Amino acid sequence: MTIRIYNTLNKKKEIFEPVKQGRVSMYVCGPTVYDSCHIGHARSILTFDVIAKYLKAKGFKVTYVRNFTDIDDKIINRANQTGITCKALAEKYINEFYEDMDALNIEMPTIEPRATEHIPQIIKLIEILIDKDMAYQIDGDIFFAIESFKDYGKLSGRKLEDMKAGARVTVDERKNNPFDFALWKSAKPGEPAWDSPWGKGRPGWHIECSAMSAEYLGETFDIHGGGKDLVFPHHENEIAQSEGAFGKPFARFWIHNGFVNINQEKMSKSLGNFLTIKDILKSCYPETVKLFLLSSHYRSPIDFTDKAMDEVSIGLDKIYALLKRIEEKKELSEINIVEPGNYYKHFCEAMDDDFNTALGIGVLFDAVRNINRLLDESKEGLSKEVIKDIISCKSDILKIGGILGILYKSPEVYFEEKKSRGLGKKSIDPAVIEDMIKEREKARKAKDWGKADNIRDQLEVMNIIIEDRPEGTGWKIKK
RNA sequence: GGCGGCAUAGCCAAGUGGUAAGGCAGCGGUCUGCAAAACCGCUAUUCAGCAGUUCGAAUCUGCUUGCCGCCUCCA
Repeated sequence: MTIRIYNTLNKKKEIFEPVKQGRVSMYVCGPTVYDSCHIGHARSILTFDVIAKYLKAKGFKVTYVRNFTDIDDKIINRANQTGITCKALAEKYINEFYEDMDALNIEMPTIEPRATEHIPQIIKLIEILIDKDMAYQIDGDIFFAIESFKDYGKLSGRKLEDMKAGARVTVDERKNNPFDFALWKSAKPGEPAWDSPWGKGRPGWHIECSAMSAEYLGETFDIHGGGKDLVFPHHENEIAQSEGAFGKPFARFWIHNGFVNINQEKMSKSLGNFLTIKDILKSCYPETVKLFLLSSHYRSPIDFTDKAMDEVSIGLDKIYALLKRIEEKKELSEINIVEPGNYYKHFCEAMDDDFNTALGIGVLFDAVRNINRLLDESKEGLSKEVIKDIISCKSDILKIGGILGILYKSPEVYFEEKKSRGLGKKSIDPAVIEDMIKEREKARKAKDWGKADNIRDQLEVMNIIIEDRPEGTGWKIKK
């Protein structure tokens, strides 16, 4: 099966073939650690987490590098404001980042390099560019000369002339071309600085990714990812630096994820509609967030709303309820099938076509419905064939969940956690609910339907839904 | 001004030449004391509009309208 990936570089889907057969090298731009991560970061990280998981599932040995930008203007500004060192600030937000990743159950990349730990590599790369006359020094600053790189603009589809026409940047008069960008910035008093052939200073933003990707993945590698907003100038500049320095193609496939909007508005600090991962996880269950983010194609914009989250949450409940239903049948719990079934194959077909998780989730729900139907149809007992079908189907569901990074909890834990979250929000004591249910059971045995229904109504007002099942009465939080 | 994207049912969302996946909501049915859950059936003769290419288009081309993003730090 071949994988097709939409390559931003050529603006079309292309058949994916790695440089080295059976291996995939992937670099993704990670966060600048000066603040908490928001839902947009979550989408990007999740997109590439799923891509890495899928490639592994297809049998590739994946080397996944995701950096931390731990030195930068924003970090310096924030550190000055809060009165702590840049290093301490970066450390704080890296730790917070890991907490978020943990909460979302996102796998660690193979390597997580930090800019500040790769200063020698960065300096070396800048020296190559200076030797090739692609960079020039003014005072203690080094700039990349974009006119020296003839392919400048090939990723973002910009021409130098067009860019000049629409220039909105404040021009540094010292630069040869207004779009020349800093590779090295001379140190201002009080800023963190490293020794270099050009005096004390620190790296510009773009150069770290060129240096670190070359360090860990080589001069040419397979996939480079990031958010759509990084296409220009960041990724364009990386290409100029790396291809300029090494004279070889840089990343072969460029993958860019779309934005997350909040109630149809672009998320921005000025609008005050910034939602951090931590904020969202206060009201939303982590897997719900993931299922939501994966329910649209990664390149499309997606609109984050409470309503959408509620709807997705109901869908997730449905899947876990099915898993619970299977666990309750002894004859289904003992056999395990490892061979992929048709649902998994269909899922892979969806994923092979530019990682179409939305279509893949459709397959997941098909599988869920199929098992529920088989169980409904065999109330008198399960035939051997049906058992085999169900187990194969369940195995597919879990395999799919494994790639999407969902369905990793036992159904009991899932429903317990959801209950306690829901009750916590409303400060309801579960014992009260249990008592009411017992009361209702008594009424039902006495066929006092009026009283029984009354209790059910009371619970519903409390956002509790009753389910009378053959083995007893259960309850759950609405939504 | 330059570059790019999007428009599919009440809502969300797949589908890039072969006759509209899936989720949520709704309606009818099975089940149930009644519900809930689950399942079955129904719910877009039609894919922003117009014109064109084609045996055939939501899918390709052109135009129109409307929304959005990037061009400044940004996932």
